[in-house]
Amino acid sequence: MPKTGLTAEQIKDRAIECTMERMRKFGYEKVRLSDIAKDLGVTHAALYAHFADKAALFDAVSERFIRDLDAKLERFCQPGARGTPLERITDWFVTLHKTKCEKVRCDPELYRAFNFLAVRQKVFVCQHLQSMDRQLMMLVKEAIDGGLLQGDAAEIVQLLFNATIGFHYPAMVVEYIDQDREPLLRAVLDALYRGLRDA
Amino acid sequence: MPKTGLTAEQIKDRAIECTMERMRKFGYEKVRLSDIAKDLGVTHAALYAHFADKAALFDAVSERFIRDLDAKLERFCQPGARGTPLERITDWFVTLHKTKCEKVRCDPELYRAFNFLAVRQKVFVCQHLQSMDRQLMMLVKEAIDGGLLQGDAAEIVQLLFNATIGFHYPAMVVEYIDQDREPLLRAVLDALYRGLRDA
DNA sequence: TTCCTTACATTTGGCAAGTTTTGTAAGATA
DNA sequence: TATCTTACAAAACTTGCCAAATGTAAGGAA
Repeated sequence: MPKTGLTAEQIKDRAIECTMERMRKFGYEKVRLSDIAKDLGVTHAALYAHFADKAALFDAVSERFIRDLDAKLERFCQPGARGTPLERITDWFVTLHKTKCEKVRCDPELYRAFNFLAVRQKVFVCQHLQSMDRQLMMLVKEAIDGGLLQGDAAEIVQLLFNATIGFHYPAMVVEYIDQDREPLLRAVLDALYRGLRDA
Repeated sequence: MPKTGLTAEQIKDRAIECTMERMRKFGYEKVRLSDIAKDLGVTHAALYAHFADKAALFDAVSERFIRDLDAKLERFCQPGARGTPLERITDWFVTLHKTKCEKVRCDPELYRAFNFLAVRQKVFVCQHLQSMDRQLMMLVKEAIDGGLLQGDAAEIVQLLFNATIGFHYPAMVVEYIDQDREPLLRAVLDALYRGLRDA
């Protein structure tokens, strides 16, 4: 029934892709709905059938990045994941850190948008935080069961997350993008593991 | 010789105080040199005998806060300071954290200015970073000498500072101002001490 | 029914004017 | 000599207007 010959999902996807492309090229301030619509071969009003408003379109771009990141991190929590629980926690944090660094370097405009657009307290961001919490909780519980860490799982998750926040907090990732902080991140985690082993 | 009857230092001090007062009342965007000058009973051009430019006046405000903070932290490094080296490191970090929280709550406009005005990489900020590094280094060395920590002092300082950066990084202090994170900060430090005791 | 268009209301952004504020130079006063 | 004033140049900040972009409603095509 759609006049464009594409399903609603396909149109949405293409709209998001066009938006990303224009954000990359011109910065998010200069992205116009009419341009996106033109790329898709529809009028700008048609976009409102798929997105509540312009902000929702931008959010969809951020959401895609966050979902990809979540999926990437999820792999370290799968039953088949290799390595000891502690190694997997380290891999999890290092991946979180490096993925954000990579995004800053390869997609600076997208990262800037993601950073700027009062993205905090949006639904998908809260979900991301919950998702990360759940993932870390799984890994930490495994470590506790294996006798590698001691204490309350939720508290340990809080502690690990906050002690490494400088390595994944958006503004700080940007600020220290020129430095290779991975070794420091690993050192922080190693010290914490030792300290939490016989708490 | 001055026509105002005040020494250069006094004029400077009063200028800084007036600036702070107006920043608090109206926000730093609305501070005008001509208003400051009027408060002091001189023309705006006279201010240029004391400050290189408007930014230098604003910097002086931030500098004052930072110097006070440095002095406060310095106390934990004095020979007469009470407590074990590790307790003093904890006090040092907790003071750093709480002082910034207090500033955010009591002087939000000043903190915002301090945060906004590309304050990074200014001379007095670098000095502050160096000063903190030196202070922490002293405390860590004492802890190492006392057998409470093991490893390279400079590396340990780096590690402690970065693992607690979420508790003193300006933007994050503001973001989490509603939460009492002091217990979490202490927990992070305790875990690190244990992990760095038998590195 | 879903997705789209046309037509229109509302909001935002950009530009040119005038005004204020910032910064500088030359000279006056203690 | 150090500090200040006057006078002026340069930069940044309003204001008002118009064009462009966003958002909405009513109705048309698959």
